[in-house]
Amino acid sequence: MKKDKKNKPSKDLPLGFVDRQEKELLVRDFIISNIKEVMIKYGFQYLETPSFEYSDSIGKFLPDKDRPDEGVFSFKDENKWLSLRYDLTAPLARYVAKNYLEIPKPFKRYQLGTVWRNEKPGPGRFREFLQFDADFVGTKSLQADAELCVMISEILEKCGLLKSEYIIKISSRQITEELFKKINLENNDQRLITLRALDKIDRLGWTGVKQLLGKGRKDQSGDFTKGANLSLNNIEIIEKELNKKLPATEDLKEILKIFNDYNFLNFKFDPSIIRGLEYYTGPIFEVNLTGEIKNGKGQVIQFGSIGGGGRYDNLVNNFGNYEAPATGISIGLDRLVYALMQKKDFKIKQSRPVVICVFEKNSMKDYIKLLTTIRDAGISAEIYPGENKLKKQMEYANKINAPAVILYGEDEIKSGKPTLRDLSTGKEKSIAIQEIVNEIKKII
RNA sequence: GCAGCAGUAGCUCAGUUGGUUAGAGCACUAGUUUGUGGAACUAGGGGUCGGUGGUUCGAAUCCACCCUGCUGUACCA
Repeated sequence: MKKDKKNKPSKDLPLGFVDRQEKELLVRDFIISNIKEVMIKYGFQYLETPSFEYSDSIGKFLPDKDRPDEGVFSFKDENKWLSLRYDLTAPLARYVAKNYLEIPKPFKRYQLGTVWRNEKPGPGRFREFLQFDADFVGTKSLQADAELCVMISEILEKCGLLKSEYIIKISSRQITEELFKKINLENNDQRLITLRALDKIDRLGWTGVKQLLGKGRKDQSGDFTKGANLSLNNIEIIEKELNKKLPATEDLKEILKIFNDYNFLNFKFDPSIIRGLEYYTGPIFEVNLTGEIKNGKGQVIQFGSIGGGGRYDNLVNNFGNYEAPATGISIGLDRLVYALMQKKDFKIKQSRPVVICVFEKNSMKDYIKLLTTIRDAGISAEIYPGENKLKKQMEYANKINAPAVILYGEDEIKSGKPTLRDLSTGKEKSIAIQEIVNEIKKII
């Protein structure tokens, strides 16, 4: 036995992959059903694309020059490279380019799907996770961008979040573009470092960000991050510009007006939102939870946003000659699940079966008859799946959190009166079969 | 990727300046109770002390490297 141990397959999971148990899955299902409801209400259509795409389709055509073909899981199939998708937006762009002539313009679709990222996992971040995306393709109207925010907030509230527990931050790429012009920043490396630094205001504050805009910053662990090397003067201009409370760009002014028409208030203008590097072209938004998120040990962790999105007017065009300005939003379901499960008042119902204990194997017919009666009433029930002493059967029922057990032995079968035991109180009652469904309903 | 911390039973951890056969609680198994779970008591199973190599008469303990995890940081389409 022990000798074999070395050759046994590993029970460990690959880095960043996790098993998910019922409790979590039920919360996820609950969120998904809310999403679907809202999506239908807002007039989006459902789409599914495959997990794999040609690597070209999801990598090469992205206008993000800073990113080489890394971070994806790939393999070579018949001389062509395939990759697991890393988001749902690139496949959407590919889908639209492929079906452009048939689809309605604009095209509104939503999609739920697993995506994979070959990178270091963090708290609440895995290498395989479920994403939800909703996009408008083929419209420049900012009505679309605004409606995405309204819609996402409806979903969150349907899931049980209060207005005070989340906020949608909005900004626009135009702001940083104008800022760069103002300080005459043309060097692409410096621009990238600046954008990344600005993205961290909420975490590091202006003190940290200013270090990153200048020479660099040392973090808690002593690790050093190189800065953008901007002049003090320019850093001050940036701080001043970005501290303006009101959005100055045309696109944001219009979105604010639309928000107002919708009577949508739960947003905040935040010019520090960057989201990705060269992907977005206009308004951008981010969905943030306002409360503290704790890990298993009770430590508060940096959770980041649970999703976001924005306008990407050039993505579809990369696949061909179709002009398809687009805007979309995506939510990481796992993070939302994680956050919801931490809410004290959030409970999801796990329905457990009533367990019928078996005494007389020869009377299986009677057991099944009783079982069927209960199940036909829409109540979850099972005959104890095994052959064990009553004690074992009770322990099993207790372990699975069954609401009740039914004891149905020789005498009970004869008299037609099973014994019903409420497992939370321990009280037992002898009940006629015709009455058993009603009695169970009182317990569950 | 970089940095800090950690890795002892299924889980949470103890293990003194290196020293016989590595411990506890919870969980598990069996019994006290042959038709009764959640409590108690009794007994039991379970560990190449993350891995490899080194120092030593002797390593869970010291050293090196690797792996894994946590936290921060970087990247994040």
